[in-house]
Amino acid sequence: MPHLSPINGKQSIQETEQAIEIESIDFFVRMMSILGMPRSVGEIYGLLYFSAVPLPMDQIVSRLGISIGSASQGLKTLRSLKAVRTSYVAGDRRDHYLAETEFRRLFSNFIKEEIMPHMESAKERIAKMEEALPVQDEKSAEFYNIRIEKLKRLTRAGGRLLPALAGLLKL
Amino acid sequence: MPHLSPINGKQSIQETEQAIEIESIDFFVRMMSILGMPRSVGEIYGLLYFSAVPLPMDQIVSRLGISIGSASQGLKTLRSLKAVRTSYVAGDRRDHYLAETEFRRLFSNFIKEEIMPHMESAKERIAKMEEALPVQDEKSAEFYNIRIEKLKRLTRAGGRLLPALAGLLKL
DNA sequence: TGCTAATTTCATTTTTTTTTGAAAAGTTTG
DNA sequence: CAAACTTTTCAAAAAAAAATGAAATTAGCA
Repeated sequence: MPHLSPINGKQSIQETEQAIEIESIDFFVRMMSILGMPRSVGEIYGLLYFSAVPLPMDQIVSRLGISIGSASQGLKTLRSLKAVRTSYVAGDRRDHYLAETEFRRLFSNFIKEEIMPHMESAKERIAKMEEALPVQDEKSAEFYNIRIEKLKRLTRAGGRLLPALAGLLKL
Repeated sequence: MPHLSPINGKQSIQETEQAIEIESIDFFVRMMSILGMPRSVGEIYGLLYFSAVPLPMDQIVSRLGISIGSASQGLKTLRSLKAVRTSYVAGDRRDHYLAETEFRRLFSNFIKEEIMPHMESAKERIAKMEEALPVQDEKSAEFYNIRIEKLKRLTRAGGRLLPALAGLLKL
């Protein structure tokens, strides 16, 4: 449970902003965890998603009550997924972070960066399986071939389908 | 790394069977781990996938070198995903397990059981966010509304797309 | 160039998840 | 129905993943 501390002293509107931030953080923590991302990554994205202004890392750290190290790692992950980007703020040497909110792009990136490499190595591993196929009587060979064939079809279908998926996502 | 012990004393063909089993186990351990499933679940499915005959739990336990408890839990998980089913073997009171190899069905089940519930609760949480929306000046309200709207579209698209996905999977 | 703020890295600690193992519960059969 | 076998459950242990915090590095500025 993230405990947010107000940016400044103002009240009432501040409070409702806090309320929606808490909801947002909660929401994205869960979403990200479905995708196998650590809590901190969800927290950071959730905070940035409803932030009207880009936030520097130390703001993220103090608002979420997480460590500098976590924030740095989390932002690195989010950057690599292109889920956040930095924006320049005049007269401030800190990086300011902004959430990328086009989910279609995010999704497409996630598939390309996180899923497709696994598909590729899966194909290689299936090839190795084929080499290791036991050579024996007709019936057994048939059984193994069917199983291998199913795996091949799975990776082929995955390889085609997954990248196309983002296109279907008419948001 | 699972160390398999031979079912019986025969050799050579046995060895190649072992080789493909090791590959299969390795393959499915990774696959399952992408889906957030524990190692043992992948091991069990990997073993069953290339098994020509249904295996009872104690065979699974001894072949994989995992504990009875793990095997029981893993099989429970796999049963709930309909990734394995039991088959009767005459004159044996143990349950014998068989891998479900139609990936389309497996995939569809996974989405229905593991993903869709999250989508549903996500919708509820977005509704709660809307209630918590800060009421303030036009411009801010606009900002928040856009963000909320994007989330709604995301869950709507997900709710439609994910269940339809299995259908696209022409294996 | 040297000083300082900002960020990254990484060994250690904490937290979470998974596995184990043994006891409890459930089943089959003589 | 009781003895033997099979399976489940669950507290405790082990393993894996994530967060911390401090040192190291990098980058901006005077």
